[in-house]
Amino acid sequence: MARRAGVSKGTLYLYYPSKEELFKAVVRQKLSNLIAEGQDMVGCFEGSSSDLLHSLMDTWWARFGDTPAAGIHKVIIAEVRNFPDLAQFYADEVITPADRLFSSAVQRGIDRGEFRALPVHDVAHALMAPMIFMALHRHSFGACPVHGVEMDPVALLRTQLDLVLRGLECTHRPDSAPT
Amino acid sequence: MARRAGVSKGTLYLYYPSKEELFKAVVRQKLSNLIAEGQDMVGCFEGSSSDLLHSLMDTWWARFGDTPAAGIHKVIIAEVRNFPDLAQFYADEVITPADRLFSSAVQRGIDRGEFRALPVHDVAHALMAPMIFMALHRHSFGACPVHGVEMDPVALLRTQLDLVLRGLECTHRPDSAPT
DNA sequence: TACATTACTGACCCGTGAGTCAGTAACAAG
DNA sequence: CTTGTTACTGACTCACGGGTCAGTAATGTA
Repeated sequence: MARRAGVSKGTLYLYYPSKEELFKAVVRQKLSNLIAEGQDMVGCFEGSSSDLLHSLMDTWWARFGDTPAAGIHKVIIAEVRNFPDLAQFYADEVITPADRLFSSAVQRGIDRGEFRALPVHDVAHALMAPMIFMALHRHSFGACPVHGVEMDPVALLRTQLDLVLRGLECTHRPDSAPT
Repeated sequence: MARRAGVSKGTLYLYYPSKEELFKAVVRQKLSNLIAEGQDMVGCFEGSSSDLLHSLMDTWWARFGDTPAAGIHKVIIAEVRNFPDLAQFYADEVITPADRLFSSAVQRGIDRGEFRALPVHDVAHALMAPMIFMALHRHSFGACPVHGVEMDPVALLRTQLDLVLRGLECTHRPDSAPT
């Protein structure tokens, strides 16, 4: 019970009818806002799409991945099969909007001729998956005194983004049909 | 209890002293062997390192990610904080060897002049994370009747690998078709 | 101080799932 | 058939965590 942080058990049920609703409240506060901000950023951004993706990733990691709230992912994965309506909520409130956010940033790059015309949703996934994976890692193995699984999230994300951005570049000149 | 598949509860405890030990047995049978095979593949492979990574990814997905055994990841992430020795076991038996496997394949590419000299462990992560993430997804949202989160794992992995391999290429110029 | 209204508490209830163990089924040998 | 040995079973116990609610504390009002 993360609730012991600050207040007793019963009190929570005065404010939220169930653990599920509490969860939804946390998700809305932490994630929905962050995604909306990101969407604004994509709309207003002036620089290159590479820089845009850098900004998105950095913001996401600093504001969510690197905070205790990232534990949400773990709970979602663990509980979703027992609470189907929570699954639908999370899909509508987080997964779909986040996908749209990153996809639109990638689409911007394609439209401006900076990126190759790859399937945007798949690219969006390639960008999000490692961050989510690292968040999960930090909230499982990262919390144990286990040797051999240490990670440097920032370095890892840097390499990851470097790889993907290079992979996206269309300045590869020669025809080279990728797929 | 996945145990109901074939045999009754009590019987299991004749063969395994606890659920934890059962888990370790499954992990050893499913994962350790697969990783060892992969390591052999890296040792013997004749073709280009791009093809090697393709083979590794395909094998891993077909033999583990796309099977029920991939649910192991979910359990590990959910339970690791309550069973620290299981965490160490998994780190020693799976995470470290898998990291070594993919890192060695990437290192091969660097040594042969096919890939840029990026930090191999980070690249290995970039390769493994999306697969693990998809395995997790299939065993959480994939099992619910939820709309808006469908994935095509094969297409996604193809795009992901295409991105990373391009990102790895050191010849940012002409063809240099790897052999 | 007396009373009312709101904010909070933690002992209790109940369902779930891990682990136990007395008992049953299956089979081989006399 | 009977006895011994092995393989298996599922009702039971127990711990844990979500959720309830009668009761206590805090605050306001006169």
